[in-house]
Amino acid sequence: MPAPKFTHDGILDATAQEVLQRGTAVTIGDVSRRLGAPSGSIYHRFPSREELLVRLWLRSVQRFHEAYLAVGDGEDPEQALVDMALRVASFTAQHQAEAVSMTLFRQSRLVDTAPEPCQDEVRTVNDTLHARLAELAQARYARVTPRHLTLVRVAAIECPYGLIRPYVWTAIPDWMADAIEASSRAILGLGDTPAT
Amino acid sequence: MPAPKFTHDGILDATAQEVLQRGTAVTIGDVSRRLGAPSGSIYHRFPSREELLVRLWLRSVQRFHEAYLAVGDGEDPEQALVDMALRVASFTAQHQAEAVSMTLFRQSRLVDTAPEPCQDEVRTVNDTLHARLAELAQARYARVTPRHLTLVRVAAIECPYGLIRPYVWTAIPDWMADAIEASSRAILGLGDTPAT
DNA sequence: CAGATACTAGAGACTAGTCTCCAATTAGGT
DNA sequence: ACCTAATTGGAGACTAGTCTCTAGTATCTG
Repeated sequence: MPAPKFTHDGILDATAQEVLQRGTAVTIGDVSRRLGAPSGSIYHRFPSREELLVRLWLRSVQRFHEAYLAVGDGEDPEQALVDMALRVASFTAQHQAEAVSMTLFRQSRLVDTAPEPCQDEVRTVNDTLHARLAELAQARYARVTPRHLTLVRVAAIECPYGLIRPYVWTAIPDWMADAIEASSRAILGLGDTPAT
Repeated sequence: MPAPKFTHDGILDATAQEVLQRGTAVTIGDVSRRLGAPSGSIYHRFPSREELLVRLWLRSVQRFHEAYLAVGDGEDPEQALVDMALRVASFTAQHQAEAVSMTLFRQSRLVDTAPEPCQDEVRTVNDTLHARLAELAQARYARVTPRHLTLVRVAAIECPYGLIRPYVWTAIPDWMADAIEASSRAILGLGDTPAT
């Protein structure tokens, strides 16, 4: 077996760079040109364009989770959740290509439409993250209802992600950390009073 | 001149419905099928697929602004800003097709890439909204710096939009109003203390 | 060195979609 | 009634892109 010249990861890297520029409209031609490889070499590793893009999305999400879950434990759970929310911004600032690749799809849609070989991975990709958030919810609140779980998810992921999203393609502004911290704490605070 | 059978707005309506299902991948074929018209009739009104989609985006944004700017005046400026933020959610709940159409593009990208005849409109589409937010910033803060203007924009638009975005395709959950109000107030509060 | 296997290479078949073109149609204005 | 101009209708030219196929190449194993 000869040494692979164009690896799985190498192709994904090139795809990520092109996605940075052309967004969802990337073509196999774009990727192969950047890679200096004929299109056949890409199809040797990935059965279809669709699967290539979904794999890139999965890898980006997983890399993000790695950074995200590496937040210090032991301290105040609220602080841990805020630190996680802040990671959304710092990860994006440091890994623009990954961050942009994450905007390629939404999980909820992919669950139905992803190519069969990716389906399992797509379905379970958020599981450990949600488990970790459930732990922190336990630590933060006296009693944990489904509403509390939702609030934690919104405060630690959805809201910061929504805030940085428009800046993924450019640069994260300096007020971002303040805005994330303030909004996350405010949303977590909603769990201390009963639902309206 | 015979009465038009397929009007500008009628074609945009059909396009919006298709966008709801197929997203950015809508084809002229999809639209013409829904409309019961041959593709030629669409090209009679819109020079290209690109311009059709940009016009839909513009119309959706403008309709949103109409609802958004109709928030009551006179009261507490902070309350007015929070009410505006809440409109983001209620507009989305009531006008899903428009809301999804707004996700088709980001203004910052369109400014460069929109077809020439749309460029002016794309560039200025947010102007009156930003003017209104500047007014409210004046009323809310003692001294208004660029940072204050940004915070107001984030609190009243960007953050609520980021929060609702993942739910545009499904339904707005019931905790959304609480989350929007809490986060908006928290972000506005940042303007009362000097920057970190 | 021979054979086996993974990989590269690239031409082009095939497809889906955009857009053009022009003949036919319809509704005023005179 | 006739002329004019906007509009419809739809066939198909054209294009960009995905994907297939096969021949060739490199590396490892015995």
